[in-house]
Amino acid sequence: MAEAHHTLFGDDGIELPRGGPLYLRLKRFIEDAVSDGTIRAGDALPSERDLAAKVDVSRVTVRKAVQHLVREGVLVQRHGSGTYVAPQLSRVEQSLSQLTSFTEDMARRGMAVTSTWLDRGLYAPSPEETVALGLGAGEDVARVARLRVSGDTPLAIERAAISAAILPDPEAIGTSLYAHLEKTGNRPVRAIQRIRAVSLGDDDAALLDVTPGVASLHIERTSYLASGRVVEFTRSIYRGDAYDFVAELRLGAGR
Amino acid sequence: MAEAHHTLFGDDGIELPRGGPLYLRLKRFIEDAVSDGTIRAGDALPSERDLAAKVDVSRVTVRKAVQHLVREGVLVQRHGSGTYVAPQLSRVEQSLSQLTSFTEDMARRGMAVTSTWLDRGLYAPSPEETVALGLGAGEDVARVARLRVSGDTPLAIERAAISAAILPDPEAIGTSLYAHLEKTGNRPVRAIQRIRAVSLGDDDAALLDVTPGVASLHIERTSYLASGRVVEFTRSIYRGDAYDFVAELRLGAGR
DNA sequence: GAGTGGTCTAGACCACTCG
DNA sequence: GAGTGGTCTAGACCACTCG
Repeated sequence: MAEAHHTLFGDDGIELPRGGPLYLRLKRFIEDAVSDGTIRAGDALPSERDLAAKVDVSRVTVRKAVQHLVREGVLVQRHGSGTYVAPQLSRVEQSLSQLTSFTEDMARRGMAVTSTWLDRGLYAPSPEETVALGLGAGEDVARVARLRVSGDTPLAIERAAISAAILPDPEAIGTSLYAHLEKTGNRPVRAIQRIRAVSLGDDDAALLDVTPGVASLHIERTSYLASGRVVEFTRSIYRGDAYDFVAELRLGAGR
Repeated sequence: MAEAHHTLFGDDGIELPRGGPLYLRLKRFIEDAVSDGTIRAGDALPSERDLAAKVDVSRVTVRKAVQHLVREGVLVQRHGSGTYVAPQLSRVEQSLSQLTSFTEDMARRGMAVTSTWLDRGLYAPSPEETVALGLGAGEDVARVARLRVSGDTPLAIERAAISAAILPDPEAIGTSLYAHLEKTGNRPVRAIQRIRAVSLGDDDAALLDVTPGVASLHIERTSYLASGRVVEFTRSIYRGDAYDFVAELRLGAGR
């Protein structure tokens, strides 16, 4: 990574902003250095031990300040290597009113996209899947889980559940679930999406290559055939630092 | 808060699940106790010192496990009081395809809603506001910031920016910004919303009465008149544990 | 092998709550 | 005033990276 030729952390007398606990004052100090350009994307910070010595606080306090900033996406830490100002991720924009192909979407933006299968098979359904898909007694569910990656950056986890009656052989899917559904005459025409912000748990954080606890978008999508029958129930997890969702709305009654 | 009559933390020999760092094993232990009903919403956990003694780890390690769970919304901590299993917040559903009144929305759900003014006045615009609102040189901007509260629970922060030409007297707004705009013939008919997941900073976390770093939804809305002119540029911050946004979509090209 | 972040300890003091 | 979470220290060892 880039050298740190800034004088900010160079001289020994660092003066923290006043007010509040030490770790917040140090956090503000680093935040300010990033936002006024004293240190820039990719720059290395001094090591935690050096910072602790220079600011004259314990390493625990340095870590507390730094980890707050890591969670907020300002810094990144790499085990064994160092702490760096986070690179400006170009955010992916995705429409919430019209569903387009993930792969096509990314290609249009000139980004190479790959998918890794996390899971693909037939299972006994969970109670939630039974309800969401309207499964009959003894009916199995096909689960299809993928990790979406652009370049080196994992962007999202997608876990789809489909009635085994509609998708009896999950292994038969090529790259596109929807293309496969189309072939069998089960292409959905409408979907309801439910969106919320969630702190990433440890397992999903590991898959998405981010610190546990960072903000992510969870989207539950239920897709319907023209007949009104549910085709697909999908839960996706998007990295908060990589996605913007865009929705257009028509204004209704008074506010 | 409710008494903790569970035997789980009662006897002295607690066995943690194996594998990984101590704080993650303790975290999993507590997580399991919550999800299998051994401790329930509102129940108190043993104090950090008691837990540390019982599990035979340091208090720092207990705190690390607990704070992970606080960020994920499983536990809540109250300074001077204790650590509790988080109550099931009933989530507010809000449509992303049709904007309805916050106040009416909540009333329909039988929830008492209040708004606190955080800011209301005329300012020199920021560069971002100038661009978003298409302001001319020397034109001022009206800023209107509110905290939305339901009962005791803060739900959202709304910060709106409107050209001073359209809203020359921000103090004149009653409870409804849109009603006021309507009166002056400036009611928007269309809006674009941009949604992302963000870790809450310390100031916003304090306003929303949650731990800094929890996941929140940030929504930027730009509203337009029928003429295409921008009326309003609003940034809102919603508590991740209190909101679900719902969007309906029509499926487009292949996936 | 030197340096870095990741985990963990034992202890201290402060700010806040609650009966 | 007893008990609780919130902050902070000085120190240790481990796991990982990098030239």
